[in-house]
Amino acid sequence: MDKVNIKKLAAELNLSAATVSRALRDSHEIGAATKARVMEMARKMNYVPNPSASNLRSHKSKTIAVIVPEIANSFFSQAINGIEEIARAHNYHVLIYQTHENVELENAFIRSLLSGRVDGILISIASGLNGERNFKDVLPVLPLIFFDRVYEDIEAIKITTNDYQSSYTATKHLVENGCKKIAYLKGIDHTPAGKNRIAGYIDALRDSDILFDDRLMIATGDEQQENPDLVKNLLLSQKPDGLIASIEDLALPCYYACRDLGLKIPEDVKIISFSNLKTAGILNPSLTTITQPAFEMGRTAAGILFKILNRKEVEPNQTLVLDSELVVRESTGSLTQPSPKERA
Amino acid sequence: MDKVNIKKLAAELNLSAATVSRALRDSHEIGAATKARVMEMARKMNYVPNPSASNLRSHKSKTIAVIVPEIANSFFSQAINGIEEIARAHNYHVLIYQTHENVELENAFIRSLLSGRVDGILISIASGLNGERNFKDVLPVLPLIFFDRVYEDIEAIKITTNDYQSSYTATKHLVENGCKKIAYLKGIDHTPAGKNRIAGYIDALRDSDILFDDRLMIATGDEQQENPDLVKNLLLSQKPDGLIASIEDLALPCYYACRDLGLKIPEDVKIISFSNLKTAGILNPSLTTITQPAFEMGRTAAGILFKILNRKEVEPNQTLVLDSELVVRESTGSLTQPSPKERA
DNA sequence: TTTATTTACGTAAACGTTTACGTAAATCTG
DNA sequence: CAGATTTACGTAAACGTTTACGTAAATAAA
Repeated sequence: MDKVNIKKLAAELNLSAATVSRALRDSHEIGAATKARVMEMARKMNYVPNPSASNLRSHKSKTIAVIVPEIANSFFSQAINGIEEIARAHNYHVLIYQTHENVELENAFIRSLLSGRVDGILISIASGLNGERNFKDVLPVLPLIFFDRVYEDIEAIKITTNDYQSSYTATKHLVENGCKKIAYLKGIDHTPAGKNRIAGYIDALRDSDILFDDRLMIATGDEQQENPDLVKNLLLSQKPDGLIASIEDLALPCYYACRDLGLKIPEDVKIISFSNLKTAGILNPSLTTITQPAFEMGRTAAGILFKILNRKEVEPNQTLVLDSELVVRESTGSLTQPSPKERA
Repeated sequence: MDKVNIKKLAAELNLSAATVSRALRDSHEIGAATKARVMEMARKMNYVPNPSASNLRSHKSKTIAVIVPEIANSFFSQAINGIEEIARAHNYHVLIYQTHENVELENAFIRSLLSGRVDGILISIASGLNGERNFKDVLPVLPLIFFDRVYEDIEAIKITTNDYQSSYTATKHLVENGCKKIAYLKGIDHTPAGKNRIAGYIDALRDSDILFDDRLMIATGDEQQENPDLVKNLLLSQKPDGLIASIEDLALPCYYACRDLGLKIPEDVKIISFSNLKTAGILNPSLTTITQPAFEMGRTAAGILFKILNRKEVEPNQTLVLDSELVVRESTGSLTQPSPKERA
């Protein structure tokens, strides 16, 4: 069984390749009877158009790229889920790239996408300072949409969450529950999201008449192994009574650090984390979270991209802000058992 | 700035396109000096080869496809992570498809991949009975490797875990910790993995002189929402003292059901789950798991695929079995606090 | 030195589509 | 019913590479 291409299909039908091609794409130039014959034979011969040939000629790849720091992460995997769903609805294919926070790698990925491999890019950028970003070179060539981890120094379409407000709310929540010394564990602090979260924290402290103490704001490591120790050091040296984990990966280190030091959550230390963990509700104790609408962000970003690809009207450099949700659970001292509602 | 292609590059260098093409691929037919000139100019002009044209001519797409039931799942996202890592090392691109356990969709994906879009496929199959599978049509055309959720009725390369043994061990573990009535929550029970897990459970009961009672083995729903109720019904009607969650998604429903019914874990009910949840160690109580080497499975499957693509020697229809790990924690009645070792 | 071989490149075809252009027949227009 | 228009298709070029084949110059073999 040789590969069946459009020519063999045409030969079998006593038609020209052009006619077959048009029939398959349901062109108005082709008679209904002929279309039916072509479809029938295509099915019978198991014809699948060669995408390379098609892309080459039509300059459409029917493929989009998603670039994220990590795949094995609740937020990003949920976002990719949303993206894939929309892509599926448009019969598009999805390429995945993970940068592991490496800017060089990110640039290399983008570069490799600039010659027709994809029709558009959705990206959540790597949190690294070093290395030039080449987004300016991309935008004239390819639609590119930022989600969650957006790039500041460029006008583009960006999908974010209300990080400042969420962080402000989180901090206030700790204050309201009695915290006086609230530590902040930094992550992705070179991205706008990271900066906004820090700002929200600082402003909430100020509005609560708590003096900002920079010894309570620590940087965390890229290597996950070291983070429990970093948190332990913080707990021992500064004795905070509240912890804000600015990214999900820092929640577990907090729990481990408290466990190892014999500190009770929430009695000794209250913890709140930015997190999309599905298990937040059944942690020990259950974890109060700021939860981002990951799936929806993916859907939204992809939706806008496809509007662009389908030449629909799209507001040029919009920044769309979706709201994160504060889900109060036991780790911040909520006394009641979480209701089923709060499980999600 | 028009798109720069190989012809413009060649014109700029006073060379033929053929020479430029060969120089870029480091052919031995090209002189060192010329190669250097070409490379230099390519960099300067920001030349990126058009993949469609290249694929069309060379019949190599430098792309592989990964088909999984869900992306937003610890096991699969970790496996994809491993796959992506290996693909990266080989300068390959990765297409992602999720089937949501829909066999029709899975078939459609595979069909769409048969005309040169990818050089190979890694798949963890959908757990559905209905619908014919067309894997036989794929194998002569494209290398395809099954991982975790493998297809029984075909000779192919398969990467699995020791599901029978793991399930046997899990069941024995519950017995040893005092369980007499062990319920089994089925999932993916149409795949070999699912069947093996059931077999391991039944055999372990038999070897423990416990009568198998099919009322204790319940099917779970595709809709996650209904599962807590299914588990509640089971707990109320059968009063089991042990629960085996055969897939990760069933662990949370068990916790919620116990919480809602006021049953203490592990005092009233002991729970063990197949799971790759990173948070297993800090659940309330911490969850004893059978943990699959997800990342390694991804790496292994991808590694073999690239051996095939690089025409290395590969044992034709091998089934490679990686070992899952029993991680004992509090939910099965371990009295001691888990050590840092057991956190992973 | 003559012939054979190697080196370094050019020419042109091919990969499988899509589409601009052309055209005969069918249909419409007045 | 003559001319204009529409319908339904065919011809051939084009998309941007890779590669089989050819060849002149350089080198090696004799």
